[in-house]
Parts: sequence; C-alpha cells; structure tokens
Amino acid sequence: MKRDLPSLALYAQVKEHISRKIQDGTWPAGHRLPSEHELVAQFGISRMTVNRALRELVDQGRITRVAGVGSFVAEDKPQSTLLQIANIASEIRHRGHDYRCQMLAVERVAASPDVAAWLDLRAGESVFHSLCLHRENETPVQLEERYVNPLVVPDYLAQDFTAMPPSEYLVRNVPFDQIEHLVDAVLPTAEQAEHLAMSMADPCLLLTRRTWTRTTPVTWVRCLHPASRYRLGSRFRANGNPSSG
Amino acid sequence: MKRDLPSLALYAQVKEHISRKIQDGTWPAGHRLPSEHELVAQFGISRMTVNRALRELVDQGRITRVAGVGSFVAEDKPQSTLLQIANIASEIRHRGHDYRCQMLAVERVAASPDVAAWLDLRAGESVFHSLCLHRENETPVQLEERYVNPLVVPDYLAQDFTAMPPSEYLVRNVPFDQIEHLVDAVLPTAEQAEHLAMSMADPCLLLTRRTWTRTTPVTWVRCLHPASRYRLGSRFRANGNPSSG
DNA sequence: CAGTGGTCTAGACCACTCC
DNA sequence: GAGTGGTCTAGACCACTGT
Repeated sequence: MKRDLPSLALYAQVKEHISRKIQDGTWPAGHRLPSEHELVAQFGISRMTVNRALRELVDQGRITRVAGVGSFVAEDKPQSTLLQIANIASEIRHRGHDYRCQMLAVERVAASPDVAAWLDLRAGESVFHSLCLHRENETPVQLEERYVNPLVVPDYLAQDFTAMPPSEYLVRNVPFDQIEHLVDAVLPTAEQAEHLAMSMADPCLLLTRRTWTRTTPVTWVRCLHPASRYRLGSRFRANGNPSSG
Repeated sequence: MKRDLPSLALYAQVKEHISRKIQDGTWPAGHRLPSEHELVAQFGISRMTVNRALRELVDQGRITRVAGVGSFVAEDKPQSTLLQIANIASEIRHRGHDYRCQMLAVERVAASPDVAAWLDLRAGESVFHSLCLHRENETPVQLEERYVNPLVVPDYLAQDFTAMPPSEYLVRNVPFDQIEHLVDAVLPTAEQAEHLAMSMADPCLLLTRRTWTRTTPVTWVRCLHPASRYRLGSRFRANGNPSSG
C-alpha cells in the first residue's frame, strides 16, 4: 500500500483516513464505521494499532463506540467551548428553525494595514472579503465579516455561500492547526444595527476568530450578535480530575 | 497488591496511582516518574498497558514525556479556554499588576426560586451568597456574585476571601465533574455601574458559570466585566485534525 | 450464536539521549 | 553503550449486543 507521508505512524494513518471520510461528508453523522476486524484486513495491520486509532478518535469526539454493536460517526461536534459558534447554521436547524444566509458582499479587496497584519500579509495585497447576515426564522442573529487569505483558499470567491455558508465551506476544505477566539461586548455601529434590525443602544457579543494552518493565517472573522438573541455557551465534562471555581 | 476497586482496568489503576502521587504532592512538578520498565516490574503487567496509562496522562496534561530521557510531572495546568477566567487573580498578577479582592457581602440567605432552581434546592432553603469586586491596580474589572450550595461547601462563610478569593478557595477544595459557561453582553444596572465605576451606557461581558460534583450543583456565579477593561479569549492548538471556519 | 469492542500479554524493532 | 520512550505484532480472554 502507498504511504501518504514518509513514516507517519500507522495508527495516525488510520486516524487520518477516517477523519477525512468524516470531514468530506463521505461518512455522515451516525454512519457506521468498518469494524476493527475489517480495518485490520483493509490496512494489513494489527488490531491493537487499529484499536489505538479508534480510541483516540473517541477522545477527540469524532466517533462513538458501543461494545457489542459497533463504531459510529459522532452526532454533534460539541467541540470544545467557543467552537460551537462556528456552525451557526446547523445549530439553528438543530432547534428546528429556518436558517438563511444572506450575502451582503463577496469581493476581492486590497488589504488594509490592520487586515494585512492580522493575516500576515503586506498592506495593499489582495485579500478576499465577505459580509453576510445569518438569519434564524428570518430574524438576523449574526453579522459575519470575514477576511480570507487567498494563498490558502484561492477558490473562495467562486463559492455559492447561500447553499453553504463561508464557515462551513472553510470547515470542509481547510485543515487547521490553531484557532484563537476573542469575545467582546460592544455597541453596534449605525450600519451594523440596521443590518441586524436592532437598536444602537442594545449590546452585542462580538466574537473574533483567527485560524491558522501550520503557521499560515487562513481567515480572520468577526461575528456580531445582538445579545438579546444570542448567547455563547459551553458545557464541559471532566476527563481527568480538575477542580471547580 | 491490593485492588482499589473491583476490576478496574489495569491501565486505569496505573493512572490513578500516578495521579494520586501528583495530586497529594508526593511527586511535585518536574519530578521524574519511574520508567515504563520500572512500572512494568512494579505492577507486574505488560509494557503496552503501562504505556497506555502514560499516554493518556500526557493527553490529560498531567505529565510530559521525552523519548530517550524520561517522563516528568507536568509544570502547570493552563486549563482550557474559558476556565482561564476562573483565576482572575493570578491572571492579573501574571501581568505584573496589583490584585485586590474587596468583599461586599458574605452571608447566608434564603434561596429565591431562581437560585433554588439553579442549585437544585427548594425555594427558601438556606444558601451561601457572596458579592465581591476584583480590582486590577485599584480599577474594578470584575463584579462577582456567587451562590454556593451549603451541603457541598459547609465552611464557605468562614473563609477569609481577601486572602484567597472565592473562586480559588473552591478550586482548591471541591473536585468537580461538570462545568457550564454562558456568555452574554449586557448593560449594567445602576448599582452594578456604581460598583464598577463605569457608565450605564457601556456594555459589559457577563459570564455565568455553574459547576457540579457528580450530579450535585456546587456553585452558581455571575461575573460582570466592563467590556472596555476586559475581554475573554482562548487560544487552541489542535491535537487531531479538526477544521477551520 | 457470531460479531463487536475492551482489555491484556510478551515479545519486538527503532530513534533518540546521555555518558 | 545502556536506558528511554514510540511504535507495532499476533495472538488471547472477556462482556456485551444482536438475532
């Protein structure tokens, strides 16, 4: 069998193989994975090695396993903490509500000094910019302004974001190594308030997120939420033995 | 050797053995652990089993390992994401600034219906309540209102919180299994604005946190931050192969 | 019952570090 | 060189689920 990379551990190759199938949608949530025995035969490796790969996927929340039944692609990606917000579309649909993504802009612009610094480019270089409004039952809940590094995602402008919102497109196509979140409370500008159909006196949650692949910046995005219609949450169950406070 | 629990997996017994030595201070940060070979001899089990225990301790951030050198007790626990805010005192001191905790109230009160529901008690039952103001270089940065379950933390009222803030006291004394965070953007009430020496028109970040031990609620706390003086952040490096968005 | 995952063994080879 | 951890094998026994 061919090697993807020089001497990547066998268990890691199995993990990548399965992760890819999940990520690109070949194996949707709830889909049953091949059994350990089948993977042993398929990869020509020992069961302990397959078992380690699957155990680590469980730890990462990618799959769930039931002894005597099988292994399945995990339903939700509770991810950790703030990542939940990345998938506002599925979150809204999960509540049984209508979701709509309205594109206000998709364009190529010259990077301002700020944006250039954030994306580690030179000012004036070409970057992709998008502005879109996410609606829950036609009520605006998030104004998303995004800059994307064209070196990493050259096809960004060609996508139909009304079918697949920018965040989901990036999730499915760009692997990342690092993610940074900042959360602020702000008052909206007049223009933002108008897009969000809210008062300028009402506070908003502002989530700023940057992601990297290797050490290359991929995207910088600011998500503005009327606080009365959106809150950020996370539930965490302990693995080890940390403490409360 | 004696068994702690009936038929706990061998690798889990090794993990517990090591975790206990770390937690009770027998093995301080940086201390060198026995080698895999020594643990094999000590427990009379195979090396794969010892190896699994040690790998999982690495995943949990308890220890670090260097091939060719040895295994060592990990230095600090940076914790993940939002938990950072739990330790506002050390965070402020880490910036080289003065930290002060001013107690505005420490008392026993009858649980309102809301608080009773949050803590899973009956309305009117006795609960502990504290209100304190955290200052950075004498500037208020967090107004912390907290309710504590007296069944879990009976000695809460007797503590000197100016020496050790409530969050740190709980961190050090109550193990937890679950933690829930909610983040809102709000405008402060007149009273809150006065405590925080801010305008009522300026937005605040409101962090609400609940913790459980087993399934028993321990504490419910609301931390109010002037957004101009505080933002919430998290940096995350991927372990597996998740995606960006 | 056959199939699944959970665990465990007793070896093995390798790359690495320290002396 | 001896010691360390990183990985891997080819078996094994068990408890559990489904039919």
